[in-house]
Amino acid sequence: MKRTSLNDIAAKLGVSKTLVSFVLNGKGKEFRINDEICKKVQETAKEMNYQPNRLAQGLRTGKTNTIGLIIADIANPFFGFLGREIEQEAAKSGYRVIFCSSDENPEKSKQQIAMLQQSQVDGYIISPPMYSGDQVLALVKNNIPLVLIDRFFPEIDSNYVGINNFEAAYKATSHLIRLGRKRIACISVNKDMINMQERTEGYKQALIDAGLPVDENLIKILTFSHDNKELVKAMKDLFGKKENRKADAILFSTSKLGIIGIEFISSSGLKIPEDIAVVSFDDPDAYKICVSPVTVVNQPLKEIGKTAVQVLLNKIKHPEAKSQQIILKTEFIIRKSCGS
Amino acid sequence: MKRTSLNDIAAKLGVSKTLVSFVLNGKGKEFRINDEICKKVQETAKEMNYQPNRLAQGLRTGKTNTIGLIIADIANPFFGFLGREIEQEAAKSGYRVIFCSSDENPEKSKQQIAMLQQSQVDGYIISPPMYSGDQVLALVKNNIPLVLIDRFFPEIDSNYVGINNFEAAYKATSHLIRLGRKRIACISVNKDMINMQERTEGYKQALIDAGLPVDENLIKILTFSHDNKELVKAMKDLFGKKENRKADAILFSTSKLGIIGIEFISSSGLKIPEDIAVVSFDDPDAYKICVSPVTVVNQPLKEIGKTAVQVLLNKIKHPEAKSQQIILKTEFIIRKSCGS
DNA sequence: TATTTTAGCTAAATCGTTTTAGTAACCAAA
DNA sequence: TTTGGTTACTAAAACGATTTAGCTAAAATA
Repeated sequence: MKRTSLNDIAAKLGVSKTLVSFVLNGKGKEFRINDEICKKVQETAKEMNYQPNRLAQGLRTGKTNTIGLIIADIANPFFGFLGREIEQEAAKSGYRVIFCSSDENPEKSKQQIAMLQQSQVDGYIISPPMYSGDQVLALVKNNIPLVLIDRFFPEIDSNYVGINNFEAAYKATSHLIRLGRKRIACISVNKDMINMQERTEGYKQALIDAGLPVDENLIKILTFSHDNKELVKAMKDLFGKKENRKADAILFSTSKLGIIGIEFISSSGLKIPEDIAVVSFDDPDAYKICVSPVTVVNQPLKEIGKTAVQVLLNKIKHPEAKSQQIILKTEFIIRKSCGS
Repeated sequence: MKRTSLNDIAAKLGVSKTLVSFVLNGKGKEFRINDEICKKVQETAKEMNYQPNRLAQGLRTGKTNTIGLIIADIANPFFGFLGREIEQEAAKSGYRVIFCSSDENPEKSKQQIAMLQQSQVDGYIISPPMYSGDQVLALVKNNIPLVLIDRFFPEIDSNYVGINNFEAAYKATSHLIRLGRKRIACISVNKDMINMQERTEGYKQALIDAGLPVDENLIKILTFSHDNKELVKAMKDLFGKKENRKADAILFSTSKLGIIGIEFISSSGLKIPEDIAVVSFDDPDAYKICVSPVTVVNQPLKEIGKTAVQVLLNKIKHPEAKSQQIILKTEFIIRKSCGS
């Protein structure tokens, strides 16, 4: 039941735990421990199935080899993929990951940060909810290793790994314009979140540059929620009236919106792309097999996750490293949802 | 930079750290600490933003309030949902969760269990890969709190939360039979995994009970993999030859298979349900918006996650508790993919 | 022979908690 | 005056590792 400790090994061999510690940390040579004793210690450790107590190690050394991850929702495949990459990349360097879903709720993320602090994590990867800038700032001020992903706070100088949201939205919207769509709607969420704002701005700029009017009635910025009421209402407003449809195309800022939006479109008997052309951010499975496979802006999730971990571990190793903002390339995948 | 410790508070107030510990653990009354001092301690703790060091606590008490979760792949929404529920339910009781994706690889899960042991987690929730029975057995033998989900080992007496796979597959297959399908294929994975075996058995029994032949050519049991080659090959074999299709219906044992399978079906110009009727386990978003929304066996993921945590925490509290096998109800959702 | 060096090891402090076993001061009862 | 019981607190050990400082005996050097 009780695990074997350094002391147990030491007692069994009649040596000091200091020696055992040296050997098991590969410092046998450095502290000129007798080769035979080294061997014996290692054998005995294996025999007794010694597993170092990371709590004790962490307490003594001040390092836990653990990183805290705060994302909006691990059930959302977007974050699931990110989480997976992060876990994998971290494991390569011997780091554990504690996952927290903040639900885009700053109160929750605050608690989670506190919890992670108590767990003495070595660093954080955070996809920060709206209005959690103060929390991030507090970490940054204390020079606590931290990388933001997916969003950031323009007024805070922190590490960040993400994409160029403006450009991606601009490109997606231009694609719709090029195909002749005139009344392009945009559905987004979380109005005060920088990445979402950038997407909306990119959308608007594309319209402006093409000489099309920016119609605020076609822009729906929802609040974050796990239910769909608000989105359905917005869709009804845009596409509800048979002969007087407000829009002939739509840009979804997230796939969560897009999936439900497309479900609505299908169930109201509208055709994609004939009645409505669709472009969306992110590329979930659903988009590949739905009625008209969806044209998307795909984010390089693997690379984002991997890079975030690398930047974080670098900062952990070199606390004096200054912050990096890394913008990765998106991929625009053209499928059938816009016609041609 | 350095966090405030009990000692810092004690020093500031000129009392012992014992006293501070008592007060902050709510044992002020029990140890008859003066009310005023209690108040002062609490105020000072807040002022100095005291955060208990969970490593030290864990080291001393032998309890970390952390549970280890090992699943196949957090990027798979099936496990994402489970993970989310587990995290949430655990948080309610003040427990943290360390996530590990085993990739269905027993070598990985072995390492992960070791890592979690070193982290002194209080218990485990595991969706065990094939051939990892010995790992699970070792935990069970040591009476380490553990709950298996999604699959289990019939020869090991452990806690388990899941569904009746046989019954669910039987029902799904019967549905296809009732609708007049005669050549029903079954695509599954991981031949030595009990839950998958049960599904195949349920499928076969339904055929037998309906007087239909069990044709091994229609049963494809794949190996676990992140790429799709094997599945595409199986699909081609079943549906490739235009005028001599082997099957007129298909049961997918997992949604991962189903999504790719349906993608294949769509891209080969076959129609669901006219050419092929489809039923699948699990209910990802994709199934709701694809060409013919898919009829599915939906697992109660929320309840599975929640129950798993409850069983685990109960076992942590009561080490003498004997093992529970909890089978939850599935939901059969009829959509359009089978015709009518 | 006396001194220094080296090889090979250990004692003890430390990290931040919890918890056991006290202690000191005071008052009441015998 | 002694005993016993409260009240209000503290010292110190313990958890399991790491790490600094130092010790002894033998070998090498002066």
